[in-house]
Amino acid sequence: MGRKKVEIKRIEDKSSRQATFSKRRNGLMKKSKQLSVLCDVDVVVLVFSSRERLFEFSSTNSLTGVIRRYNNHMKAEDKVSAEVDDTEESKYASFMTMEELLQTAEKKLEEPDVDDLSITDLVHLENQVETALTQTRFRKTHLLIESIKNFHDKEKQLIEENKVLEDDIGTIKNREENEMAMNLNNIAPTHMDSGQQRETLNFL
Amino acid sequence: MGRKKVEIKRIEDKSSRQATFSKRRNGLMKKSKQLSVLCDVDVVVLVFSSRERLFEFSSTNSLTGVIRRYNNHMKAEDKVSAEVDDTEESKYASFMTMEELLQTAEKKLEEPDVDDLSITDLVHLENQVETALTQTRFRKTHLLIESIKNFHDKEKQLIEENKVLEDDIGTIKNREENEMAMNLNNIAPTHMDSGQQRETLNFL
DNA sequence: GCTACTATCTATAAACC
DNA sequence: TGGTTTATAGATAGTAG
Repeated sequence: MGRKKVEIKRIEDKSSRQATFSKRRNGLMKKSKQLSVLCDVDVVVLVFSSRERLFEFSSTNSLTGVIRRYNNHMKAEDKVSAEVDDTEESKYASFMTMEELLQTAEKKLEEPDVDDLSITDLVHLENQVETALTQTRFRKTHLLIESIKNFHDKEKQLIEENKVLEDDIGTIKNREENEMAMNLNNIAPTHMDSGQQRETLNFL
Repeated sequence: MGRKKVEIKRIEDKSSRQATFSKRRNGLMKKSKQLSVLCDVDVVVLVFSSRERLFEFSSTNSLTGVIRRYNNHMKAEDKVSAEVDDTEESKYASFMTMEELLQTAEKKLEEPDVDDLSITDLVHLENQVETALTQTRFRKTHLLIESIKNFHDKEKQLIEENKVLEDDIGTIKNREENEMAMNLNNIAPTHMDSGQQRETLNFL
């Protein structure tokens, strides 16, 4: 997508790798956001740069966004209406409502002397609960994602440790080799049992 | 990027939303992979579709690569490497009818004679949607937790590898010590340079 | 839900601040 | 490290099968 076609393999030049990282990372975040908005899905993107930094994108509330948009759509159907319509409207907007709440509303609606205010109160209460619930869900998802990040960090650390250990083994083996070579040079061949020598080399 | 510029807002038409979802999701995964390869960073992408599926990309194959290399190096446990092989890629969960249910609800509520629906009907509809939503949320949480489990498994594996590596180093050191002792016993002292010998022992 | 085909739009590589 | 700019590669909307 640039002046030149680029092979997809690690960019060895550090500065251009960094430049590309910055550009493509931004591009990825943008794309993620677009996908989540256009298609109404949840997207989580975590980018762990080699330098400990974490870049992330998360659209953790588009599920509730579905509901919100849907409710808005329903509300748009009829704005001006009598109290019954008004109540129905409330119902459209209350996917999260407990059944009992709506049943209460239904009973009230069947009465001639409907108390608007009480239903309004109920709706208000419901909305409050809904808001709290949404926040709780958001935090829950957030915490789960945090866990994933933590695990990733641990993983990184362990990989590093593995590398160090492997290097250690390599170093030890090299030194053993050197040592063996030294011994072979310094020691009269007749002093070495060749079978034993072979066995010793098998360690490597 | 197409025949026409599109606004970044929810695509209301279902089928084109689905089409776009498919295309852009693939594009996002591709971009993620490219970023991770080009810039040598770890990228995790989680996409939760409204239909209950999780599409996942994780560049943690670098991990897989490390493990595989190590396994080849140790070429001892076929079992472990077999387990490592299927670590990656997206998981598909079938079933679920959240989308269908929402469609149904949408149709019903979009009908001009929506007023004819009884409140009981609406309550029923709401309950259905609520149930589906709950299931969806449960599934989403489940998938996140699965990701965490995955990480946890990888972590355990790495810890195991660390142990093996440490044991190896221990073994190598012991053998070196034995060997040195052997050499000291078998070789005439006059053949050894004591300074060199001390230096050699410092490796251990 | 794909795959294929364009026409177009978008991202970005390179170069320069 | 982060903005420009520009030429070009790549992604994708619309469409058809």
